[in-house]
Amino acid sequence: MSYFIDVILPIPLDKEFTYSITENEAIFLKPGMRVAVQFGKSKIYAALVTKIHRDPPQVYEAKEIEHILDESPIVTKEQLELWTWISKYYMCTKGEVMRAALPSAFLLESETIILRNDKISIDESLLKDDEFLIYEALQYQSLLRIQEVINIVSKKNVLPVIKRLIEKDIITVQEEIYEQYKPKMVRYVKLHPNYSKEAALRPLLDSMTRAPKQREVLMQLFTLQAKATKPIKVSELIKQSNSTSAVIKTLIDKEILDEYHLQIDRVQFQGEIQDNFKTLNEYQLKAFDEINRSFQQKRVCLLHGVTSSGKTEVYVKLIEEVLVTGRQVLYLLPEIALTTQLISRLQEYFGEKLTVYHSKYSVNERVEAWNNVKEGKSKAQVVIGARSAIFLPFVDLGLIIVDEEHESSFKQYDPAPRYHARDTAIVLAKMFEAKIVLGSATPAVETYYNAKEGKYGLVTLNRRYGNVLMPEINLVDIKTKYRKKQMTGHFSDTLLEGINDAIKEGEQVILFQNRRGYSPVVECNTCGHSPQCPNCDVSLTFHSHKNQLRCHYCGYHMAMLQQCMACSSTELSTKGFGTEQIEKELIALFPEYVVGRMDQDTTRGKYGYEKIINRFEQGEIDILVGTQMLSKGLDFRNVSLVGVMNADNLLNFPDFRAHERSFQLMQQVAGRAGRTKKRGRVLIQTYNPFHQILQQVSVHDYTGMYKDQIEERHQYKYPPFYRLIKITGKHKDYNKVNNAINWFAKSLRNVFNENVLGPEFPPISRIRNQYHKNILIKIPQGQSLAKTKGVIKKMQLTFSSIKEFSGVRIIINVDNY
DNA sequence: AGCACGCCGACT
DNA sequence: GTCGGCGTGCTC
Repeated sequence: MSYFIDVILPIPLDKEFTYSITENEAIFLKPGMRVAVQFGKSKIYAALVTKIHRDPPQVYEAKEIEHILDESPIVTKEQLELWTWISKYYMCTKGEVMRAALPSAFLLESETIILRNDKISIDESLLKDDEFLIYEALQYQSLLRIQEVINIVSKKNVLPVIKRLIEKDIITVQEEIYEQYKPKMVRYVKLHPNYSKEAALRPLLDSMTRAPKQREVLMQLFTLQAKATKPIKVSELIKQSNSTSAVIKTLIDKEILDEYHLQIDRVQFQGEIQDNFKTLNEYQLKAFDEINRSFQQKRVCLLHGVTSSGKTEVYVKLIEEVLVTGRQVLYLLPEIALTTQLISRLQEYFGEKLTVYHSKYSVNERVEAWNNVKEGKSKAQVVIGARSAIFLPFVDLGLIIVDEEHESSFKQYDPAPRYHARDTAIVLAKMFEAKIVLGSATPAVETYYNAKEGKYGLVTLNRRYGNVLMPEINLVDIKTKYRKKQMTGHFSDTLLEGINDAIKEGEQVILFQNRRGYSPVVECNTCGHSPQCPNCDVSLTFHSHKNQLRCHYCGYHMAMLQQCMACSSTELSTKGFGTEQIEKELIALFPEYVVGRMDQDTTRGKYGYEKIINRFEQGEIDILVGTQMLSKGLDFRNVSLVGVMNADNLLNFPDFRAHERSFQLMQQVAGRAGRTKKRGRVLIQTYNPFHQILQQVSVHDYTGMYKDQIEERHQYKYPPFYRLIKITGKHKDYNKVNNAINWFAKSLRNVFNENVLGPEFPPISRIRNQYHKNILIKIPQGQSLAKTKGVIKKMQLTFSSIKEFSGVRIIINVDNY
């Protein structure tokens, strides 16, 4: 009798695959367990079982599985259900979801290793040069990896050589798979059972007079044992007795000590739980009650609370409520807000019940978090994490909090699945009958619309904690300032005075310069030429600290030019300005102040970010210059002035959300000012002070902004009234993408008529030597999403069967905003 | 996605 | 004449 399983493979194929298993395996296996399977000629993958059945495939012979990888399912039924939803809604494969969802340690992939065949003797003179090189290498090493072979023969296609050697029986190959996760084991020692009796102990100690080192270790062991009954770590014993591991080893070899290992968790809470809970003020309390009331009717509730209104405390209170019921809580945050600041604050509240799930944690730490959540351990009852935390194997989720709900980083852009964590979280909440709070000072227009329409509950918190006033926001017209010659570099006199005043008062300043992308471009003063990236359609930007020109899209870099590539003129100047230049200007203007810079360049490395923030918190830095990352979740007590260097490049972004985004960003940045008693001040430099959005920012008019935006969205058919799907074609041949995407757009237009926009080349049409061209599909409210996606899928199928377009990669991005 | 198979240009 | 380029098609 034959048994079969259907599995998901972590590859972008829109199919499940069937493998054959034995009866015993069929009894043991359950959906959600992993099996190692061979796929294609040589690859071995970890595949996830979805179904165990007895229907043999009709048109092919199912392969057997290699072996079973898990004792029990690592993925729950609910997760599989969520994966299916994501793959359908975001039009990607389950394999792609699997890739994103599982910690990489669960995704083993095989690696080919090359072994020498000892059984035959070889006439070396019959070997070709490259064959000999490999043969020779194998005389010294028992095994080689593909990468090593590539280095040895110094060419990249080594498969033919390997094949020839296999044919000559000189080598054999094997697929090596490895589990990446290793539980952390700690070595402990205890006295060997031989000496457990007093009587045996005495002669031992006497016999050790000639080994003082060993004796000392033993004495120390007794001291430690006396102090507490807990196991004694080898490392601690070495430290306490001032000994070495060699001494310990001798003792173990002599069977005086006995070693043993215990598995421990890598991430352990250290520190103390403080239960000096801030009590909620009356407004927070009211918000808390209102949220609970809203939960009786609706699953989703939007908490619209101005910056610094104490939303976190409200969340904490809501979480506490769920914790006593024993259910789990997920707290989602945008990646960049996951700073130690907020984590340590929450740790003070929840102590060892809090687990952090974060890309900066190692694969092993992630596996541990995963297991703890799956087993419903109390130490993982509250999980805080960035978007990928929605993939954890919750067993009984009671509440989800999506903080900074408007943040665009909740949407994954590059590799599929291109999911939005906020929207996916809502689906997840529904599966568990859980409640969900979306919190923001500046909610996304769609979210606010849903709340206004009654789909979500809406709770407002418009008082800052401690009744601190909202910062005063002033717009500085730099057009006039330039005309009147009141600018020094990129600084208006108003901003300079503000900086001076603040620091004289012993306060700190944050200066905000929008994104790195606007860094300086090198331009030739003679011919106007500026160096371009060879792989992308962009100008290279200048980074002075390394004296390099860099491309932000592909990472291409070269040394700064001494002369123009076009006309050889040596007169090169840098145009545009980024954080680096602002920093330089500041140092020149205020040599006595300490200036810090925070952007992707200065925050590399695991703790680069924390380092700068700490220095700023400690007051070591007077002025901090930075990009968007400054706007998120940071809480600096002593900042009284925030300056926005140039608001215009935000506003002029060619996107239907540019205005909304600008408002959100400026509002968030402004929120960094004056979080204590003193009223903070914000200066926004702009060429266009009468811009509607800037006016609304200056008076904190979210509702006004919302009304204008929703009006515009309605008029121009954008979300939330219309759904969007973006289709991108990619290929290295310009004409090929052009023709292919034009065909695609034409076919789509046959069905959806005027709701197909484009096709259009994006402003940067070539990235990493690939040309891009986009189509945008708008889906009106009455039109079925599922059917629309079905049409697109079918069309994609037809598309891929057209020879002329082969090789053009199609990327579908649902809700691409 | 990988990987093998198969057909055409630049080198020994 | 081979080596190695990448277009094409398949994977249970």
